[in-house]
Amino acid sequence: MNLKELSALLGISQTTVSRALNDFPEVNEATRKRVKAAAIAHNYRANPRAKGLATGRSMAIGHVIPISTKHEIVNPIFADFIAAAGEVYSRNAHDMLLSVVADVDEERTYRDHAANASVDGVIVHGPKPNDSRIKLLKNLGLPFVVHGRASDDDTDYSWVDINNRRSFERATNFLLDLGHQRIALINGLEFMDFAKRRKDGFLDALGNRGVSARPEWMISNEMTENVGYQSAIAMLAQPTAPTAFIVSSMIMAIGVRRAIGEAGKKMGSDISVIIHDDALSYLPNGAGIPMFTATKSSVQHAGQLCAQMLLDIIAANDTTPRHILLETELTVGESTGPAPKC
Amino acid sequence: MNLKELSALLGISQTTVSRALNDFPEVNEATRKRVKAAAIAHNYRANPRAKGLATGRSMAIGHVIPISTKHEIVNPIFADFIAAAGEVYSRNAHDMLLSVVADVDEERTYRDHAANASVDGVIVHGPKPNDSRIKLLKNLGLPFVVHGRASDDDTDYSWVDINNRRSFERATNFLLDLGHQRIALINGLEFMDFAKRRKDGFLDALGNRGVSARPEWMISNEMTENVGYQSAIAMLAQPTAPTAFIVSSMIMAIGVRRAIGEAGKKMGSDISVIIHDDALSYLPNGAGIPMFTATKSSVQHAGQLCAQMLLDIIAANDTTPRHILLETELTVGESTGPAPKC
DNA sequence: CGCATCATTCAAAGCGCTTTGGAAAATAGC
DNA sequence: GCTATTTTCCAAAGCGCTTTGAATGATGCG
Repeated sequence: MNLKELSALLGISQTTVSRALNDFPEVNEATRKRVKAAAIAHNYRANPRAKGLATGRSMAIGHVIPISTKHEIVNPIFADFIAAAGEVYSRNAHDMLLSVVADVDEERTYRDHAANASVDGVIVHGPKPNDSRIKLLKNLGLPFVVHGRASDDDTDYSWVDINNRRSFERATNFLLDLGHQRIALINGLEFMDFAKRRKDGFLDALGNRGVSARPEWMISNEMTENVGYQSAIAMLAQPTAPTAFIVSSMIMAIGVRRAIGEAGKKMGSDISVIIHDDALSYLPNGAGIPMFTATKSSVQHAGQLCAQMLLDIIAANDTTPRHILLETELTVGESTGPAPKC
Repeated sequence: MNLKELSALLGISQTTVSRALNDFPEVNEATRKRVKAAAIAHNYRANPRAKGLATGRSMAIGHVIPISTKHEIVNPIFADFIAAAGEVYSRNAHDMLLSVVADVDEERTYRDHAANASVDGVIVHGPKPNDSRIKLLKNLGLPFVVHGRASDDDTDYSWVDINNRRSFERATNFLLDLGHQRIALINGLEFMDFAKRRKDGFLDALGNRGVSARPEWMISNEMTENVGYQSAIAMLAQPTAPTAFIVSSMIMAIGVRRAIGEAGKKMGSDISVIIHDDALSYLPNGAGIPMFTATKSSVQHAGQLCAQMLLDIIAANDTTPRHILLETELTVGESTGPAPKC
């Protein structure tokens, strides 16, 4: 069932049917009703491709996922983020176009999207300091929202981010307040912007209290369980070991917990652990009292906000940069306690 | 730069340019070269929307992710699966259209896809026994591949699945061979086909050895860390507790491990654990010797196979059902050992 | 009543591509 | 040398929609 058939069936011109369905004012209310009823009755649905061709808009949002040749970890927060964003798109009659491309082809993908308007906008994932994609998208004039921020990029653009710096500063202070002096940081790869900011927050907090950071207690690596485990095992084996860990993700922290157990220590009393919790749906931080003390911020929420912001930008046809900076909640769980007396 | 401009620029008709670019035989080899060179030089890329309108094909594959109103867990294997499938699409010049819709709207989404040919085929995720989507897609004539299978559906269709039954039968036998008699199963929700098959395999193995299954040792629930933890805690507190656990996912098993630790037991010697390992990129099963003994099968591999199978079906224009049944690897790790003498 | 105004409707062009049905040029066959 | 093919190219129609510009009928008002 297409427009032509529907209009023939109604004995009305395509123009009028189209306008009736798209809520144009210049159509009689009675005919509009009739048209809409017929559309539903005959299960008519406008072909988005034809619509896109005619309007130049695609009613689709692009997500470009670069596959790195180097480190092949698929980001575990991806599923929750996409699900949340996708739901917003669906509610707003937009499609989600996912492109999984080799990182070297990422730029070309954006250019293609812009050239033939396959999408009305894109979400940029995993920004790196001074990220080249931002300049590119600005040049292309393709609306975009960055999930996170790119430091060193002094130009303005739209983003949704959590206050990573402040978050880790607070976490560090929390541990310092508990008397911990030997605090380790197990972080993500530092070419990721969030990891860099978290480290800054950590260092600032230590510096402000006159505690010097030890390089051997600051790990930056892939965010896997195993990395958490290996890092913690290594640090706990040192003659003077940390009494507390700040860990950038739940998954890494699970490895840290394993290491603590194997070292014969008890998490919470012997060794404190504080994590950043993305509130992944399949990794709830315990039921009732959280398993881990955490700086918490739902990545699903971020996904919704990103999606909505982008849709707003597109709808308003106004790319003036918008920002949302989310503060994390510092929620106390069972993994932290006062520093043990040496 | 569009076809018209390009052809004007070359002084050749649109027809010929189009045919040259699409490798039709009836075009002079010299002009074809010239056209292709010009296309590259001017960075011409055919508008997929216009192409789709003209051909009726979309060069896109749909993935419909139903958001349940009841249990809001986003499947953690999703990210790896999608990344792997998406990469195959990209290599084959296809797009991936993701629709995240309320489960009640899922059917409508398929109908829409079919009605206006927004996609050339779809992947069906998380089949349930006797899944209605399969009938629907057959009726719609939309090519599809199911990741998994729908038991009780005696009609034939294309799928890629792992041998869940056999896998869990082997795992159970492995534990029985080690002398375990009190074996618990911590499984996913049983309306998911894979969970049902795993349970069958488990029960078969026990039955064949004359060991009777205890209902209170068979859990079926969301596959989260916390569920694994709570389930194991509860079972370990019983007067006669299981000496071994078979766990349907790594994430649940992490919770089980936590429970074992808190119960003052040691995994591997006191309590054995064997898991199914989807080989998620962010959850490697230890480095070197696996942390968990596991039936292993890479979900990324499954994603590639599904994607490729669907593309093959579409390219061959032949929907004769195809099947791939993957056997899992039983890899021995540190989480299993002989049953303790009672 | 006659003309301007407004509310509705429509025919047709256009979005960027493919494809049909010829036509022109080149080659072959005798 | 002339017709029959084959090769190579093209104009135009069509995919399903929106949108422009114009037409129609109804209404208002002096």
